[in-house]
Amino acid sequence: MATTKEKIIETSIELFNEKGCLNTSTRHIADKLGISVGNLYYHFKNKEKILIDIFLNYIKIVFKEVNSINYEKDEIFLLKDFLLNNLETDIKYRFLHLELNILLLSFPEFKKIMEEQLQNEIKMIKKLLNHQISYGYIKAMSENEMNFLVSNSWIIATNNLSYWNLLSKDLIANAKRGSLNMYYFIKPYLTQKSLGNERVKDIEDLLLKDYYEL
Amino acid sequence: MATTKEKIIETSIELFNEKGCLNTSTRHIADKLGISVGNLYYHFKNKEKILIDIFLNYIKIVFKEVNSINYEKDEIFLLKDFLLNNLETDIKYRFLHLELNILLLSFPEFKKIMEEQLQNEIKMIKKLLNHQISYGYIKAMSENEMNFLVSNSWIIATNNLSYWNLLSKDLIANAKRGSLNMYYFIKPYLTQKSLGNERVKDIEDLLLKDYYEL
Amino acid sequence: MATTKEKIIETSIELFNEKGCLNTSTRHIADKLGISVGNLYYHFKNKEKILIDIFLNYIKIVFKEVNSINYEKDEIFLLKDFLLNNLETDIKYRFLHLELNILLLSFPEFKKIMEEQLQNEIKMIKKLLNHQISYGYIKAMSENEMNFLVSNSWIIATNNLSYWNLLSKDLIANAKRGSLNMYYFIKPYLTQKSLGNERVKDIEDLLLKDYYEL
Amino acid sequence: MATTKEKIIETSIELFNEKGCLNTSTRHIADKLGISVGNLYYHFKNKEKILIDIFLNYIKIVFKEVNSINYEKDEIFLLKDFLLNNLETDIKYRFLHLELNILLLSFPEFKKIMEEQLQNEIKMIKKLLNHQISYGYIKAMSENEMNFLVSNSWIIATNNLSYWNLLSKDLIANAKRGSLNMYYFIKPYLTQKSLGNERVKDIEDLLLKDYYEL
DNA sequence: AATGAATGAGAGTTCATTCAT
DNA sequence: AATGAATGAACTCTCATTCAT
Repeated sequence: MATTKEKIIETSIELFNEKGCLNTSTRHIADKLGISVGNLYYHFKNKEKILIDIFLNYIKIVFKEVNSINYEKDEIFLLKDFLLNNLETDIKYRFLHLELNILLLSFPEFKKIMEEQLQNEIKMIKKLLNHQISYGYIKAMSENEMNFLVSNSWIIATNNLSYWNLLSKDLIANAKRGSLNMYYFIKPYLTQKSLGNERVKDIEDLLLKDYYEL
Repeated sequence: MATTKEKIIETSIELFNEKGCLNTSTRHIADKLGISVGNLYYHFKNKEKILIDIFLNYIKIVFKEVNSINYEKDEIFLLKDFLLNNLETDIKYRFLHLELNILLLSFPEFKKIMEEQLQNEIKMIKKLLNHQISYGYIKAMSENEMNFLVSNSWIIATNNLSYWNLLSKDLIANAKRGSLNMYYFIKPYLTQKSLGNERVKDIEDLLLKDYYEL
Repeated sequence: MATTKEKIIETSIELFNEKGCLNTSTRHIADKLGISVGNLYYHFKNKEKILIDIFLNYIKIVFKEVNSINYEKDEIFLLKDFLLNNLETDIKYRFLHLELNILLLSFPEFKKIMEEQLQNEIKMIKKLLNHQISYGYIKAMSENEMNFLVSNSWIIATNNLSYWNLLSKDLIANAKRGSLNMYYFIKPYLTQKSLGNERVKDIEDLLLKDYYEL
Repeated sequence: MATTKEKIIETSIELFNEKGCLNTSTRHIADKLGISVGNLYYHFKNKEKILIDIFLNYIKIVFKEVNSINYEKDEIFLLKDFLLNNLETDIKYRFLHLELNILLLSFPEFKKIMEEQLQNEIKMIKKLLNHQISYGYIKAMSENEMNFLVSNSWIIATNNLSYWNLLSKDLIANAKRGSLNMYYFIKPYLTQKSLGNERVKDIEDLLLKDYYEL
């Protein structure tokens, strides 16, 4: 059974996704949950603290997945991790990316944490890429190329929903389209070893099914 | 000499970029311009109309550039158009992309126009790509690959600033970094003919200068 | 061809009836007429002056009808004047009665004129009643009875539309229902001479036709 | 001790009567009460809800009086109920009638309730009249006559203050004059049994006292 | 006569937040 | 833990009116 604090978080995430964080008042949240505003402020000092709590939850989930990676194994995991594993998480917390800029402008404390988090994510992605390169799944590349591979993959991963939501209302299908964005983006960097891997083909086929429905 | 209406637009753009559209009140705009709120509402029926006007201005500029392309000429223009030409425009109107999601959630009329505009942009990018393919600057590709090349280029073009602004405050440098995002994204699709072209190399060099400063 | 001033009056009357005088801005009027607000204020010092002008027009029409009465003739004219003649006028200027109270509260100069006008109307009605009594169309009565006959007839004449408009949207039918209100109100005071008059019966029949449609 | 909600209602009624509902801002109400506007909106979703609450209060009072009537008793109660009982209530809530039209034009939800309420009042008055007819206090009449007796009595009851307020500032005296309007209006329909009733004479005398002061 | 840009006050409403209970 | 009443600032928008041209 969820605590009130957890319920506030869950309700806030729903409303933030639905109407936008700035368009959601603390009263909205309290009303939807069926608690008083006073109680909400008992659990969270202010609105920004709710946002930060949500963000920390998001980070925890993402890190748990990344930390479960065994860097000793010779395995192509980029697809699993980048394309499928985070799908649910990214949908659930989508407002964090979709509204990123206005959140940064409106909540200074959140901004700080986000900036730190990005640094961590960059390191993570680089580590992942280097591992894949060392095992021959991804082509070797210059540092510049690596840097922009990292930035582009972050940009695509966090913003693809902006694009698809303008073209279709089907959130699940759009999320899968976003995975294809990642897949096709990474494809030119894959080695023959990767492209020959049958799991890779399976994933492309799986994802393409939904795309045809647009 | 700019009209009041034009001045409202310019001031709004500045403030929207600075504080976010939702954090900018009509009074802010009027105050910064030194006019009365009443006068602002004399020129614009409501805040959304200001936003739409800004967006239509943006579209006009983008289309002017695109329409000036001579599709008969055998020329590599992707770099010029995608990477450098729109640089200034994209910086000036950056809030349109950075805050896209909350704008869509808050302004229904704007949303409609944006949806139409995206369809047009997709067509434009496809036309451009096909032209470049036909002249041998870009490798031939399947329809699916094309679709995701288009979507990824849109996503990167419109969202790269989100990324760099988290890492640095230097807006001009960040914009050039964004151009490099586009350059490195497109690079795997370039043919030998493109890569041998000396203008292409020049541009990479030019852009990389600023990047080292991060 | 109507002057601009006359056109402002006519347009104002339409809008005041439609939305209420207080809900109609000077800009509404100017827009509907297709002139500028400045021009409207060139012709009328302020909104109250428009209202007063309308009221003076109304008075002029009402007085013209009353002054055309020949008090020497032995004739039953109450029905003509009270029930049918003013029908059009009262519909056209209906907001003056329907919104009377808020107009009095909002426009002090209008209030003065209205108060004077009521005194005149009271005199008129009394004169009319005395004439009808002297010719045997209406029963003789005490001064008190006369005073309340006068006040009630004014109240019913000016306010009957309030009632019918709550029950039906058919303005013309409602106006005729209002005439029946006047007819049935006055009926108990009619003498046998009146009730035997065939014009009286005709009018009752004529008006009742529409009433059945409610 | 009155709750804040009740105090808002009472203050609103005072101000609406004094200046008109449309001329009274929510800020006026809050200021006069000495509370913040935010608090006012905590208790009422919007201005229309205040108006509706007032109206429902009014209805409740009127119905309580009507429901206390014992329709089994052979009694002349029209005068008591129509002329004297509602006096205070009608004065307290006078703006509801005096400004009826502009309220209907400005507040759509209020309009609905008002339309329903009128239907109920018509039924009530008819029931009352039929009872009085069956006990021989009022003359029998045709259905048409009945319908217009009903409509006229409603019109006079709700609008008589419009008339007297134009002639005198004495609100209490005007309200009594309004009762005389009702009395003299109903008088022609009274039977000998009524007119012989000594309570009826008493009431006429009582009310006429104030009238002489005009 | 007529325009259209401009003003400043004020409208209704919402919001994040506080606090006594 | 929780309530609900309260605050005050800010929001978008409208209005009657003015005035230079």
